[in-house]
Amino acid sequence: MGRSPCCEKEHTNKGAWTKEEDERLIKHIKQHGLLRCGKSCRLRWINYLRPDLKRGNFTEEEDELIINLHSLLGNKWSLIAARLPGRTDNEIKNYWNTHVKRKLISRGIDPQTHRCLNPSNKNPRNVSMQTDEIEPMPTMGNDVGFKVEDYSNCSSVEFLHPQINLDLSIRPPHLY
DNA sequence: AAGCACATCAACCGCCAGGCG
DNA sequence: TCGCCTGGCGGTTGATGTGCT
Repeated sequence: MGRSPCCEKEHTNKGAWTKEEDERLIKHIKQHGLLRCGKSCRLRWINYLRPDLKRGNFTEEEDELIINLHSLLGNKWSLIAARLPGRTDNEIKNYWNTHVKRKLISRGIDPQTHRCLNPSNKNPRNVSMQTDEIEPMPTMGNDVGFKVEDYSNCSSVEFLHPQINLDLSIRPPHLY
């Protein structure tokens, strides 16, 4: 798993901490006190305190986007979150587990494979195929350079949002 | 009103990989 | 080159909220 840089944002410093920055941090902790490890602070900031977070209910568009991205990427929540501005991987993961899974099952789609659950209930819209023709979902070795239609005649991707942008190349969120 | 079951979601855990001395 | 440290990630847990009986 590659580690993306944490300090690419404008107005943030990279590299070694300066003496002044150290002093400011020490002063802040002394002044306000915080019995939390850095990891916990980071999580709290990313998932809850960040000013650019959307909060609130997911829209129908976000819903479908999550489903489509999950069908392509699997449980790569951070990659999915990168395509949804203002949403965190944790938020999406929770939303998936509590809402989307059930939604897909009610549509007759397996939430893990995005294939039809019931062999006799072919594609809910119009695809017909034998179940023994269904190949397992390939593992995502990379994030670019594959075509959705290669995978299945019965996945949720193409019949839900055929117009969706499937360009999964990596770039900073603000460039999307 | 009380007790229970289920749903939701923030936070924790453990693993992996990159950075750095 | 090596080993430690820490950020990033996905999976899981547990506290809290909500609805039902």
